[in-house]
Amino acid sequence: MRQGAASDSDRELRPKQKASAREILDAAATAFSERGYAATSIDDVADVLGCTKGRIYHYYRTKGDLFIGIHHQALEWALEAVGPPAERVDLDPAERLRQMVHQHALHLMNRSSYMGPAQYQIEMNLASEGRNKEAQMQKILSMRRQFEDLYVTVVKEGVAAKAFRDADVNLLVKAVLGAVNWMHAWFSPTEPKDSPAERERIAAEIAEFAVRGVVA
Amino acid sequence: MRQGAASDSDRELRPKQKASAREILDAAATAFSERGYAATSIDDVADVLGCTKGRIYHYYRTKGDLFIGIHHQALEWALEAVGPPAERVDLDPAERLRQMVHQHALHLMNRSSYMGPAQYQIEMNLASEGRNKEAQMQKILSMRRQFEDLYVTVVKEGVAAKAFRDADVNLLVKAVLGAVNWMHAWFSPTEPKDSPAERERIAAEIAEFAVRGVVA
DNA sequence: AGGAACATACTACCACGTAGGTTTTTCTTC
DNA sequence: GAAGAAAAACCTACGTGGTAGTATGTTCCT
Repeated sequence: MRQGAASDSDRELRPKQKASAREILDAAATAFSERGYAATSIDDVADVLGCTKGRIYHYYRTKGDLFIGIHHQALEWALEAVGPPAERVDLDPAERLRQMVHQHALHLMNRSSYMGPAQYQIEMNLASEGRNKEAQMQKILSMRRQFEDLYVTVVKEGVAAKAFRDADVNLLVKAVLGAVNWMHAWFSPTEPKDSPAERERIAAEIAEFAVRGVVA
Repeated sequence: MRQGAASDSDRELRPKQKASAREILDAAATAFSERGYAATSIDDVADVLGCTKGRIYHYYRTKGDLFIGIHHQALEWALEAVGPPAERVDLDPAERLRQMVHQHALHLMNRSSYMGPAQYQIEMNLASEGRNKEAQMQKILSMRRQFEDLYVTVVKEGVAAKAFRDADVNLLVKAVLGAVNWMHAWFSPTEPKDSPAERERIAAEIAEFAVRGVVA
């Protein structure tokens, strides 16, 4: 039974189906993170899985649906990582922002194959070419706004509380997101010194940098 | 007379040849910045120029050479933009860093078609597949190190002078570069309110954010 | 027995780079 | 300055290989 991207939630899949679809998504994320969307073939993804592309087309209608599905999953995880600290209105804004950036950076490192090329608008544009992508892309755009709004909200509240400096909030948020999102360009999970402790250290440093860039 | 990427400097070209090769590079930068390396065909580049791909192959040996040539030119410009403020040892480190980031951000906005996908390691990896790319890639890597060393040097000197906080210098530099380089993801030269003054404002804000993230 | 899951073979199209041809420009000779 | 030759610049057609997606067949699971 095939599906478009992100249609997991609008059709109940049996656990076995879900496990298979997810296994395919994981392999696709790995394959795409190495060579990008256009230069990765469906056969490449099948090679990672040790099967043939017929299996993939059984669960996903097109290559674009596969890629969009990855980004959808990445956004779900990103919201799960950053949502909880974003809701900590009991904390002062600086601490709240610090924890958001910290969790965001950890998430990026822990799910690096999902957080790679799908971040690029160019890749998403390519993947969404073709028919029947409007609904999925609307959902993706909505989730992106929701995610970015978490940051905009905390920065606005920080400015209002005079904990953050009174600058262009959207630019500050973009700079913060830049410091985090650019990590995919230099962080590699296969580095010899990579470890949970090293990831915590990196996340803390990136969070410290971002918060200091914003505080009053 | 054909060339690989970056061979401009190892063979004297007549002004007419240089102008043509440069016109092709500009068109290629525009085309690649829209769809990325793999999804852009040589025919697409020729369409931007209003000619056919035979003309392009007259000056560039392969598609990869064309793309690497763009990145080479981008790095030259980046060094030209950031080098002068980096050399201002008469300024204190914070002001020096501020001017470097400011010029870097302006450069990225003013040359956005050259600063797009070529920034991504994945794209460079794809373009450098194929024969006879080692020398060019060595040159590119050398220029990248030279560029990043400008930032590392100013941050190290700032730490030594106690103007910057004593943290992981390489991480701080990566965070700074992240805030700037991610601009290609959200800055668009075709936005209605784009103007030289708006670019100056954005560059100043990004520079302020970066410096504050680093100062003691 | 029937449907799901997956493999195989196929179609249609696209793209890189080349070879050969044509046109334009440059150079040499008178 | 003109004419002719040579080289450069560019165009067209082609060969080869690759890829997305489909149709059909086979195997496995319910």
